[in-house]
This record gives sequence, C-alpha cells and structure tokens, in this order.
Amino acid sequence: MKVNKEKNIFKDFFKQDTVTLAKSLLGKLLIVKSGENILSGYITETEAYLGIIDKACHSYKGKRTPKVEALYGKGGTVYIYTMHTHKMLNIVACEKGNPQAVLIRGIEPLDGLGIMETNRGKTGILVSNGPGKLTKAVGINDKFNMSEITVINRNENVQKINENILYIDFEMSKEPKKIMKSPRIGIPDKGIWTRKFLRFYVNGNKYVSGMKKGDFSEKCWKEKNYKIKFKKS
DNA sequence: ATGCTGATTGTCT
DNA sequence: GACAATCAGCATT
Repeated sequence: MKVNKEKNIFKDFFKQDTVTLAKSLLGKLLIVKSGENILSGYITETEAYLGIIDKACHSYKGKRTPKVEALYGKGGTVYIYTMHTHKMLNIVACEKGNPQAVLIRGIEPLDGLGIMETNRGKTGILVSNGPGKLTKAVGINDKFNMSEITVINRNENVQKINENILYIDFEMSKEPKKIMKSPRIGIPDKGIWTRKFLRFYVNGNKYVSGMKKGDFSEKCWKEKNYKIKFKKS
C-alpha cells in the first residue's frame, strides 16, 4: 500500500546519521502551503549539527530548554530557531532523544516563485539563497516548530497539502552532480567545531549562500530523476 | 527587571 | 569586508 510505503521511507530516511541526512536532503523538494498557494523548492544547501558533543549545536552538553525541545524529538521533527528576527529551518535527525539536526540553508524555487518574491521583496537568487531568506520566502514560522515533516507526492496529492505543515517529495527530487563541503557558516571561536566540514551544497547552484557569479552552473543537477536510496540505520 | 548572545541580513565603503 | 539592526530566550540580579 502506497501510504505504508511512504511511512517506511519517512521512518528510515530521517533516522540516518546526521551527516548522511544532510547530504541526502540536497535535491529533495520541500513544499509548504501559504493561503491558497503551493510554494516549493529543491534543497541546495545544508549543515549538520551533531548534538551534545557539538559546541555549535543548541543541544551541546545536553542542554534542554523549551526553545530547543524539538531537537529531542524523533527524526523528521521540525525545529525552528529564531535569530535576529529571522527564522531558521532544521530537520531533526537520528532516533528520538538524540538531539542532532540538519539546517536547511537554501532552496531553488519551483512552485510559487512570484509569491516568494513578494514575501521577500526581492527577486532572483536573493529570494532563497540563505537560511533566513528561504523561510521568509515560503512563510515558515514558529507554528512549524515541533511539527513533523510529511512525505508526499506533489503530483498526485496536491489537494492534501495543508498549511503549517512541512512536506517533502522524494519522487520530484533531483540529484546533485557534485556535492561540495565546507566549514559551517557563522560559527566563530568553537575550536574544531568551527573548522569541521559539516556544510554541504550543490556545486554550482545559484541558490547557495555566498556563491559567486563565476561559480554558477545551470547544469548542477543530474539529468534524470533517480531512485531513492539511503542507508538503513 | 536587566543584560547578553547569536546557525542573519541588508547596506554602505 | 565591516557594521548596524533588532529581538526572543535564557541566565543572572
């Protein structure tokens, strides 16, 4: 049965270790509903936050406050972090109680580009080439915190998409030609945790933060859609 | 009640 | 590349 199949995919996919999940999420289609509009985009950039051992992670040393409670949920839980009025979208990885997550830092718009431009007051890559930008573009806010990401087939089930829920579509996904790594952005003075290569992005994609024009490539995705594959935990 | 911090963005040089 | 804007959450007084 289709639904069960999707549930199984969901369960195993988000239980993957955080670095694997961060890389696996590149190219996946993220979908939300805003009013009557469907807004979506392919994930272009992510960062892994490795939980209680990671000085840059909000759950470092097991810190547990109402703000970070979502991190302790099961894989696929949505964690929204507010910084300087900007909302940042994370998806929890690993098993319940292991507070690791993947930060989504960029998307390539697919559905509802016009709405996103209006939401942002900007056009082009400025619509969604940063963690605070993409959440504003698609209207992700605190209502999403602690919710669970839902697997859906956008082409077959558009009518089932509701507001305040984050969706992911595996079948509409793209596969990056090449995944690049770098240290995470904006993490000063945290020793090795500043320097570790825990940021991942699609080589040449325009909607990656800090990308230079000279590095843009229209052919950053593989031609064909591919089969879903991932490690079982 | 007060102070500090920060996984950012936008603007200006 | 530097810096101001701006605010929720948490720790401290």
